[in-house]
Amino acid sequence: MVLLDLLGRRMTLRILWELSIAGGPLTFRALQHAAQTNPSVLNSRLKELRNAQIIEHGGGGYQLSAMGKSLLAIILPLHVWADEWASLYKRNRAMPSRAKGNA
Amino acid sequence: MVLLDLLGRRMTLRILWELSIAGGPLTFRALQHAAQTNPSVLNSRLKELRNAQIIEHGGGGYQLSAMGKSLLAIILPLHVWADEWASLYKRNRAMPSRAKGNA
DNA sequence: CGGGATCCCCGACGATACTG
DNA sequence: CAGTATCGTCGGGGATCCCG
Repeated sequence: MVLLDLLGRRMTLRILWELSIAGGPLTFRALQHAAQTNPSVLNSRLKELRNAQIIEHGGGGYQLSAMGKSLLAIILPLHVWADEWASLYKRNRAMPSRAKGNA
Repeated sequence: MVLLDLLGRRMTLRILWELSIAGGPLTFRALQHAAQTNPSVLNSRLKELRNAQIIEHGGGGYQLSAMGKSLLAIILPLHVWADEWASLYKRNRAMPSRAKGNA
């Protein structure tokens, strides 16, 4: 699924999350700081997300589009599911190596 | 999100999908054929999914666990959303590179 | 401050040969 | 038929520099 290819990328969800809790536009640097990443990756994600019309640029920074918000709403149940699942999952370590920060 | 790290991997959803439509256990080779992949990748995914308890092995092959089914149920809305979104997404990607400003 | 350009590294993937 | 081992390739991601 193309969507997962996008969401699965390194900072995508983090960015959406930061934009979501910010509640308003965030500047490039602000996002970079909030998401703790480097310009190149951030720039890539921003391009992809903007192209996908999940976020918008303008009015003082980046923010979720209407579509982005609706996406977030759908992702939420997934997030909840993942939480319960995570406890089980962690019990038997040996997961894919790519997992760093977020739950 | 760790879950997306798993789902985003190359054949994961495809495997879940094949198992879901099969409705019963599938053998290693059957899966390999259905998902059109090679043994090494298939094996990796199978390990990961089994470890995550999303699929089970036994009784003549691999099949979705209860958890796997519940996951699929949650993924479905996402899939639906992705469908609508996809049309927009593609339209955008199809734009001439020169005038790439969003419409 | 925004964000494109560059360099390097490492892990994921693909193909295939091989064992039980 | 089930699954593992090996090897080369490719692309994403981290860091950094720097111009507009």
